[in-house]
Amino acid sequence: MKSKQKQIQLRDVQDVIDIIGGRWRGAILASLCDKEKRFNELKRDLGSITPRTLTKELKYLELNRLVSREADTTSAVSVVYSLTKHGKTLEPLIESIVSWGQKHRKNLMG
Amino acid sequence: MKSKQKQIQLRDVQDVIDIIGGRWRGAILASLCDKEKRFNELKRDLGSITPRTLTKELKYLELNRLVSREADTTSAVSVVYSLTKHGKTLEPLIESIVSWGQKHRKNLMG
DNA sequence: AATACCACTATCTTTTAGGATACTACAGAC
DNA sequence: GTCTGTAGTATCCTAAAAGATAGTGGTATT
Repeated sequence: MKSKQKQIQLRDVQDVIDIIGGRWRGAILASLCDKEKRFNELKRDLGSITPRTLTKELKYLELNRLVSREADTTSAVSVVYSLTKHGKTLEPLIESIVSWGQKHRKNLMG
Repeated sequence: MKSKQKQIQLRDVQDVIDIIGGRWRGAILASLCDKEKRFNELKRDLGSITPRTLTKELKYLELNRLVSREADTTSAVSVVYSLTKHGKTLEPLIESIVSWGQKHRKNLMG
């Protein structure tokens, strides 16, 4: 039983890292924690991401119901990305990640 | 100022995901949260990892001072991997990840 | 002495992520 | 009616991650 529990947990860890992992997904989600954003706004936030990758990652996050895309029906020029309700449940996790990251950096230096 | 704050946070997120990201690192750390383990013990836990990858990831985690490797000086046959003190500070984060992962799975199904 | 387990290393190949670059279709401002 | 900005697509390419497979040198086991 004990080892079965463990297996399940390892799978959970891998699933979550799949979702927030990769070079950009975590940062995209973190950026959307701040507020909803437009495509190019995200692109500027993230600095060096290419539009190809940003599109791809946003679609992935949409599929996983973490991000929603809303286009003003009258014009395709105004598209807004935001966290879904479910996506917002990630906020505390992302905050923990940020704060551990800061501690870790200090630790590696000190 | 506000946007500078944001940049720093995005970098922190990316740093941490670099460390616990990838297919295996998170799972290795999670497995070591349980208790210290030997090489082949980890290998069995993780299921389908190859020894080449496990070696590589363990070395990476050692370099980042999250995992320590201790070989019985008298014999190379008994090697034990465990979380360092600093590595143990990851435990709460990993627990948060696991529990969010479980919620997420339910959410995608329900 | 033979077998089996431990902790790896070596080599080769495939897969995947993601960058570089260029382009499109539309809208609004001037 | 040109120019700028938005929200992407399309194509090609590279580097890195990781799988497959085999082998090594030691130890303990019987």
